[in-house]
Amino acid sequence: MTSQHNHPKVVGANGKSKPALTTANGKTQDINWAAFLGGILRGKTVLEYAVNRTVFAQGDPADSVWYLKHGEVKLAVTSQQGKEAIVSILGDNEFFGEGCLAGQLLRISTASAVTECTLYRVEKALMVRLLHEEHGIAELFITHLLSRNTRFEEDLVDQLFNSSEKRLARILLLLAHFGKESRIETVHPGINQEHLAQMVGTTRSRVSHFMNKFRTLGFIDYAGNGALTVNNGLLSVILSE
Amino acid sequence: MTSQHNHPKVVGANGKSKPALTTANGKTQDINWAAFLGGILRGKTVLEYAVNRTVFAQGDPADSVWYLKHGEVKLAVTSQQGKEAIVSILGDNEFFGEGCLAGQLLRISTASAVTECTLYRVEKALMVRLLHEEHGIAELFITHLLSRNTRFEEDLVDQLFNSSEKRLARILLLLAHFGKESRIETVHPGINQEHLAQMVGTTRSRVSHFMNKFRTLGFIDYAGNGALTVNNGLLSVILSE
DNA sequence: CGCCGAGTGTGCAAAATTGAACAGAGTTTA
DNA sequence: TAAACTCTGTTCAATTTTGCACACTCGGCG
Repeated sequence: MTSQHNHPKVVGANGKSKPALTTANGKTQDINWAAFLGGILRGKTVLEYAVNRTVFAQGDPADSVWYLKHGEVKLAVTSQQGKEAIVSILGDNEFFGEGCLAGQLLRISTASAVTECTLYRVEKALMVRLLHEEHGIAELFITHLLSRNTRFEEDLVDQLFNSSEKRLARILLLLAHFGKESRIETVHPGINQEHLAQMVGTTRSRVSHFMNKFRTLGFIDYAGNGALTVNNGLLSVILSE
Repeated sequence: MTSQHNHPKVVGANGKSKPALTTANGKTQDINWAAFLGGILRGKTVLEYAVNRTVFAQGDPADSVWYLKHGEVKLAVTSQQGKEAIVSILGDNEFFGEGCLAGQLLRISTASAVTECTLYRVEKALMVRLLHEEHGIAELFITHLLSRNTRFEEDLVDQLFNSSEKRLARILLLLAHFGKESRIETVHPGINQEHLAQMVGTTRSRVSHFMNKFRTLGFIDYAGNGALTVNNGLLSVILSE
């Protein structure tokens, strides 16, 4: 119908690009949120979580919003058939569990610490009040929701269009968030083929197969230990054809 | 790890359930937004779009947010290989094109009118100012983003877990948003098997095959014309096994 | 040392999905 | 009316994906 302009970014537009709502006068406000929230809470509900500990489980009552100050948290969903999917992996300064604000009564997913984590727990009622009363909080939360939104949309489009091989390539590239100039990055250890399969939406045997293919082609490198490096050239897998 | 509580709602939690942020005193605020926005704009950028007309196209510069006052709009993405996917279908009183607020410079998808539409076009700069200054606007926008978010998440989980047969059943049930008591609803006409395939993420031949199967089973009914009715019992397809 | 256990590399048959083709029904259009 | 067009039903071979199975490596650890 209309001419076909450029294509959806398969890899995902906003890795760590900290998109910020620019205010009317052009100033951005990414800095003070964590500090501000920390101030409000006066340390009362600041929590430390050890690796693998569950923050909340699928089906739990959803009565609070969480803020991940530092560390990594994964959100996983278990289907009726017992299959597991990893819906997202979160990093520093991200919210999660915000679904309760939209009326969700129970947790849709299970949140667990991938690394050691520092978390703030914010009661739903308090969060609602903050959003209502506190200057700037709502805007910063909107920024968060917008970037979460585009990420989900990109994930969905990826599922709709691409084969499991390309989806795996994309996930690997996303996990190895590249610095400005580097061509090779290391993926956080402690993530195995099973986890990759749960993110990509396929089986482990498929992941193993493609990982070997990628390694043979020189796009990634790994051995028995946790270390895994991803070469930027892996992009060619996604762009091929 | 943790016990397996209830399961993700395959069909999607929030059809037309208008989730609203409850304010501190428990009052909700869904009413005034459209009126308010209309007031601000003083009719200047209220636009009427005819069926099939394109609002914006994939690749266009993204410099405004749109508000769908009345009608239906679909968001579609075209892949490099020329495949098309329908990412979402929007109804009355929904925003779209809000990605530009998160720093997107170009449109990711093509938005086009499915029915006749009444639209507000809000310049990005104005939208940012509204969110910054106007009481209540930010909260209402947050409500919108939250429900959009959970819908995308549900779509993603659906893709990760379910076969194309179940995904089709889910889409049909979602399209036929059931009233409180009715067991049978009509899907908006003007949506063909090709469109369904683009929403489900499969091929038209597959859609045709399953549609016939569902019809034989008595879960849906349709003929050559546009009319299509969906029976609530179609849920059993999703829940089977 | 020898026995786990976790993670990986393969192989394979069954199942699901794709992609393309063609026929027919029902329409609009010239 | 005839041609053009849209949409659906239905093939079918090729490809992709699933679900298992089993062997192998590598670390701890009793």
